Amino acid sequence: MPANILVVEDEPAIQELLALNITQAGHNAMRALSAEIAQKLMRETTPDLILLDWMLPGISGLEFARILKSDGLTKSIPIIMLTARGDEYDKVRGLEVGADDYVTKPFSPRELNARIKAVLRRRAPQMTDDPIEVAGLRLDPTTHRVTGNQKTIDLGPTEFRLLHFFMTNAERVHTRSQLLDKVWGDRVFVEDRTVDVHIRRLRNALAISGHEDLIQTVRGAGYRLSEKND
Amino acid sequence: MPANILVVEDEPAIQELLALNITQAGHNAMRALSAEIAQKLMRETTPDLILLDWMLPGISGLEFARILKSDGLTKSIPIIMLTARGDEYDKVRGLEVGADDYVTKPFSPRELNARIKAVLRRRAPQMTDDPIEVAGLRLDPTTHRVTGNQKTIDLGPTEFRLLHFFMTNAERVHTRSQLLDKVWGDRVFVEDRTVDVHIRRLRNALAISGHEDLIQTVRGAGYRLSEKND
DNA sequence: AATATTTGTCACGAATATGTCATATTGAAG
DNA sequence: CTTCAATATGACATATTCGTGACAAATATT
Repeated sequence: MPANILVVEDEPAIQELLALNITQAGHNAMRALSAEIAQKLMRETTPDLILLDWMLPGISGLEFARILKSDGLTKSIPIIMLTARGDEYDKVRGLEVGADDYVTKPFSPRELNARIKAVLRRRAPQMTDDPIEVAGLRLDPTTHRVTGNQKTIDLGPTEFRLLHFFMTNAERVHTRSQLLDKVWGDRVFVEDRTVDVHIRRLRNALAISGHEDLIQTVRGAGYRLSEKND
Repeated sequence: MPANILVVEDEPAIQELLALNITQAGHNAMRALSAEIAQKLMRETTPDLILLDWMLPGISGLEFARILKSDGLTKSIPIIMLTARGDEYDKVRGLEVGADDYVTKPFSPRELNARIKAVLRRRAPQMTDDPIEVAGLRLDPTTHRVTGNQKTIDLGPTEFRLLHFFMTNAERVHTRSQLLDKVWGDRVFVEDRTVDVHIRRLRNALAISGHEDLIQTVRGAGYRLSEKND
């Protein structure tokens, strides 16, 4: 089960390394160079796990962890701290503010992946896999099935991911490039307008269950999934 | 991220020194020799931070801070007080009226910059795009929706940005060229008069929720969003 | 290998937004 | 009450954004 993992690391080389590991393990990597950037990203998508460097420009890793853990919306997101080797003091303080685990730099990919897996498994029951229901639509991530009004809706892989994303981020407007990032992933060699085409395909598919105006276009901004059709 | 910092200091030499520090730190310095002048400047641009001298001719620094903190429009602007060395009494009273930090004169550039940075960082999380509510109007940047009196208000992209700007800078008069700068951005190839037209379009749209006189014209100056219709 | 499905791009018309002008209206000074 | 500049408003040509069908390349399925 692929998870969204947010990497907060200011050193580009290390960030790249971390992201590489994550994607190779079958997950999706979101990157931030600072806590501030991370906060911005999290407004769009809630990650399933955060890899947080101890040393950061601006808000430090420790501060950021404390901020996240004191906010009801984010406190359940597990955090893995990245600390310098052997700094036992940091380790303790990191765990104190609520980090779920820590990894010392330099780290081995094997170790890192093991810990990611462990943390995700620990919280797995509550996480994904739960069917989502929005506006009379039901999407089951495990069976890869979508139903609406007793009708089964057939979707291609891309349309499925697109709808999945819309349903987990309902009511919010997403620009085309945001959608490309979140739904298509790293393959940024795709034109913005391609999104339009897939939106149409998704709309067509949703039409058979009567969900005509579920995906709305916001001119000059992007698209939105919403029940209210005004 | 460059910030607008307002320096309120009556001693020219010190003011110059402060401004120099600020610009060298990559920020933009606005200067005022008194609280009165500062108020005038703030009618045009809202600073991100105010450096406020304790001793001022006319309205004192203490009074000015209290005024700023008791006004809904300005109370969220952080203030750093400049006090004479060792005047612990002033320090306490300064923080009492809502100053976010203080620096004792004579100060080291290093210390000053550190405190500026700290205060700006602390305030960063508040730069969110939460829904804004003004005068019974509600604008949500994430869902791109505007409502007033239970009615949904439909806006074109430009009108949306325009209203967004007005709502985040309510009660203030904006000249046409200021609006072109802030709302239109770089595209300066647009006539001043064009603003009039968009103002009208915005007014039309707001009419359906009964907000007739929300956008007021100030002859010879510009436009203003204000609840009071006088 | 043959066939079906999915995917990205394009072209073109439709829908909508934008900027400018000409003209009407307003407001303030004299 | 005039006069004049500033602003409001309607109309319109232009520009931009979207929706849609077609199509060929890439992938998966048989």
